Amino acid sequence: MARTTTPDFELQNFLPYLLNQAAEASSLGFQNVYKERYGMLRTEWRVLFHLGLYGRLTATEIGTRARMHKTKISRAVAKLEERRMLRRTPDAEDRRVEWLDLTMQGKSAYRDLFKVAQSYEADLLNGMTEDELRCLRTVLRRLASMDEN
Amino acid sequence: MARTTTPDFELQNFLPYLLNQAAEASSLGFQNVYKERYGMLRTEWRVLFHLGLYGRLTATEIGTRARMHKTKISRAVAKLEERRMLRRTPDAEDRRVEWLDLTMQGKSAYRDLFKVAQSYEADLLNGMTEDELRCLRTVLRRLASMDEN
DNA sequence: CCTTGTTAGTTACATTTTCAACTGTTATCC
DNA sequence: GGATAACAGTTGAAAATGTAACTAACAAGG
Repeated sequence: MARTTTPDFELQNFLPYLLNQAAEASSLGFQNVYKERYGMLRTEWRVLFHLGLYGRLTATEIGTRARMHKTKISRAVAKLEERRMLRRTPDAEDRRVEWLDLTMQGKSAYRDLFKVAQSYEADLLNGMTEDELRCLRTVLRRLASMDEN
Repeated sequence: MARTTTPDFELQNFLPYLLNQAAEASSLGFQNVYKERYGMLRTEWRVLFHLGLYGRLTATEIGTRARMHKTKISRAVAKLEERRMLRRTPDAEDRRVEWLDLTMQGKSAYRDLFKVAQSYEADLLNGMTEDELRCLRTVLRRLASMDEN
């Protein structure tokens, strides 16, 4: 089985590839929960969590924080509103702007998923040393914020 | 801005979320190259690299190695064949099986992108210590192979 | 052989995502 | 004030993905 180039390069070592594999694998379990329990997509879960964690926000603010395109936000917000999980309030000053926040139902879903997220993450972290975790977070954050310029 | 729950939880610390952000950010630059230079998608790039690195393979083998669904492979292979980058050869023993390998054009695209991948990765790694890199790879590989069971 | 089950790969359809154009509103600058 | 640009958010069409059903070929047990 002839190799075409340098035999010491492994796809599994190529960082973007490896990161994607790890990200996908580590999202899967949590995805199953919000999907099966609330019929949510990744986008919807993210909007829900942003509102749950940081309180009332506008669509644009969520987009900036989550690095999500505005059309994704728009559709996620529409879905969550449909399911009575969030409420929109027009801004008094600027009529282009809408403030978003969670309804009771939204908060309840958020709290439920929040617990799931924590215990799910605990499982992921299980078997990782303190050092590994600190190192991982530092490096990942640096990578994640590379395009901020 | 009232927080709904425990204020010390940050979405940026939630591992699946952080991993996805890092994976996306770190794929972007390379994606631009294979997209603009060869009109490829992620799936196509992956198939190309598997064949470039590991030689002739069947679609199923690529699927197993890359953890890609067979429909993705099927479509990526069709696209690459269309662009004369790969060749299919029916297996002599088992007529369900097709062997895939790169044409001259495929190899040339692969070699080009391989160089891009290496220098791109070098940029990503730049500013990372040896320890950080080793730690990162170890942990990511562990996470990536969680669902192997 | 011949039924039943499994495997390799493709196709069809529904769901998501992306991209560009759109509406309505505010800001700028002459 | 009135043109023009910029911004918040939505919509529609095209591309990509996921899921299930499909074709064709092999395998195993009777």
